[in-house]
Amino acid sequence: MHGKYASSFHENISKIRSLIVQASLAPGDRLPSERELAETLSISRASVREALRALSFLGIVETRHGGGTFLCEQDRHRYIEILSEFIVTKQTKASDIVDMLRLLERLAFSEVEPTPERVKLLEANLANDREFRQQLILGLDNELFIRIWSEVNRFYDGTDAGELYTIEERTQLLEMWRKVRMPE
Amino acid sequence: MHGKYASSFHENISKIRSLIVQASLAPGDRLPSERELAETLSISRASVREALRALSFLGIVETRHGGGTFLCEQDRHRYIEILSEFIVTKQTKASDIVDMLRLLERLAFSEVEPTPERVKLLEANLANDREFRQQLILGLDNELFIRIWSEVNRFYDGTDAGELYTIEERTQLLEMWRKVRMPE
DNA sequence: CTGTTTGATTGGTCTGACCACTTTAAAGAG
DNA sequence: CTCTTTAAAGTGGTCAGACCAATCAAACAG
Repeated sequence: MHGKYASSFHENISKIRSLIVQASLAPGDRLPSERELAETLSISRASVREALRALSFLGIVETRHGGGTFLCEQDRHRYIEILSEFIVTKQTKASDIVDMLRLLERLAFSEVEPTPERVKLLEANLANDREFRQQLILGLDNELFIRIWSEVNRFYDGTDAGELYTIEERTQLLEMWRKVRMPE
Repeated sequence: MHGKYASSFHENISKIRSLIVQASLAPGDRLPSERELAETLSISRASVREALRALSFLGIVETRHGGGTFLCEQDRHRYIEILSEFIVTKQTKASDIVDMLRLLERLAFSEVEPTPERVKLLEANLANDREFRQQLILGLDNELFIRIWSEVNRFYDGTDAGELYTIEERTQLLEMWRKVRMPE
């Protein structure tokens, strides 16, 4: 009748969400460990991880290596509100979108550690404006941030605008990033 | 010097994106299989899957069980544009957000198959408006849709409005869903 | 040419192990 | 007793190999 594998991706997300509600977890609280969740919900740890990754992208939970998985603080949701309000109040002029993107990307430069691998990766994509910016953002360890950037950038792509930075600017940004964060 | 595990989540996403660009894949094209990607990029298949899941949530790729992983059609991006335009042109009146949510959720009812498990799950959450709607949406097999709903709903939550449906409406929706989709 | 069967391919899930990071508590120094 | 150091347990991250489930394509039968 039923197949061997009973669980499914979306069901697992529902299960975890139900568990969060039943346990009356508040923002900031820690969820049971992945191993506990797997046993409690009778699914494999790999499936638990896929579900948690999805909830992470939805801005519902946040994982810390070695620490645990936590319910997101409500504050993180304000990213979205700020973005929405921005779009509304500013009437979405193209120039504002550009400002927003530049702001987010400058922030990324200050947050992301310039490891040799990342620097090399950005150098390789120096000629492609869009790729360059995307690779930079993907270095961030904040999935909600990535998602918001993705939204704004998609909006930007829809305007058929040209490059956000000239290649000279990109080169300069990269150089500055390396020097300021690794001074020697 | 270096640890045993060389790969990291964000690097893997970058690797796959670079591969997409280098291979000059166009929207609709199929990516190499997960097993091929794992071997090519020298990372485990589990890590490939986590990266692909992320790209899926970003609306960049789309997976089909047994079929493969494909670059998203540009059309799917229009969801976001439609949403953005909606927010802008409609001045984000609370009533419009409500309409939008109701629209999305009616759509979900017509798309999601009413399996006994799902029906049972919704019945269990009949008393909680927010949970009820979230569980419904999570039954969808379209992560971009889920993401958009999530955005709008978060905006809705920010307005401190009450329940979107009364419990009578929820009961009625559930009953209708079961009957229309499983007529006997 | 059309429809069916069958084998290979591919994404989905499971298991169990080990690695890297955190947290905690025990052990030690003062 | 207090503070520091250190060891161990706990947790998320990665890996490997296996099998399940859905899809696809080639071979086959009509």
